[in-house]
Amino acid sequence: MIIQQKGTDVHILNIGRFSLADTLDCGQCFRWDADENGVYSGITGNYFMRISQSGDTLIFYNTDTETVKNIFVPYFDLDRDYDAIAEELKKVEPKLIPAEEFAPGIRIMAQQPWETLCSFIISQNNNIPRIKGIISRLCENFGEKIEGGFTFPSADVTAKLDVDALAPLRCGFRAKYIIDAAKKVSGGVVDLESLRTLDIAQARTELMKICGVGPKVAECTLLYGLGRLEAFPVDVWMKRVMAEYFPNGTPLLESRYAGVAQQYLFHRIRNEKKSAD
DNA sequence: GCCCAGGGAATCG
DNA sequence: CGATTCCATGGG
Repeated sequence: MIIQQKGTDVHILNIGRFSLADTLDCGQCFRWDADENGVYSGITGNYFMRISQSGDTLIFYNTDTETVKNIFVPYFDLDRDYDAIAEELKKVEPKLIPAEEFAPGIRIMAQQPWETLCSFIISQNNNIPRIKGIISRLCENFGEKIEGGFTFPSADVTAKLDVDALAPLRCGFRAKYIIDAAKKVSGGVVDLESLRTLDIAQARTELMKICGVGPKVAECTLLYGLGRLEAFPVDVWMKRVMAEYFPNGTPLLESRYAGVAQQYLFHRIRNEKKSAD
């Protein structure tokens, strides 16, 4: 993997096993959108970025190599060997192969913990287009204006709000959950950073102290926001996967990379009808 | 109008 | 305990 400046852009050459589109469109993040040319725009932290992929080259527009190396390589988990992970998973469970071959370029993004927690609280009993809309309104109303859009409001900022203040989001019954989560994170009742290394069962219990956080939201927060690749979120789609492909269970659940397998399976079951096979 | 959505809390038996 | 019901909203 080679990172180099090209005028005002930064190119990553020989990107290898990575698909920008599949990674950003597999239901793990909600703040990236493609334009008609396939250029994705989004925000993480205070960084607005436009990104596109052409074969083995990833292009970051109007930025510098330090930002790409320090922010976006970790964000897309580009330093990890997913070939080795996929081999290990397929050895554990050969039935994973069709899903892994369907979108091998998916990676588990390392998103910010509070943003991940809040986003997946919003996701409950909801569909992805509307989740994106609610999160967009949350950022526009309470985030900081930066070039290209708005930041995700911190837990500290959100903790100062109340349910009525969240009315513009039109997020329904989830408003009270967002406020409770913000208060517990901001107040230190739940220390998100400590969950990166805490025993996984204890980490789940910690997250579920928050009203509105059950097993599914806790699992998503651990996987997409806290680097816990052994987490395995099961939603209505994954229940279909388990029933159709693994009626007798699967050893994938015990894998240290269970979350990667989950993402292959989730993406496949949601998109297989759109494809030709 | 009806069903469903990357669920979880409250309630019931 | 497990099973059921309710929750707000809007896309298809």
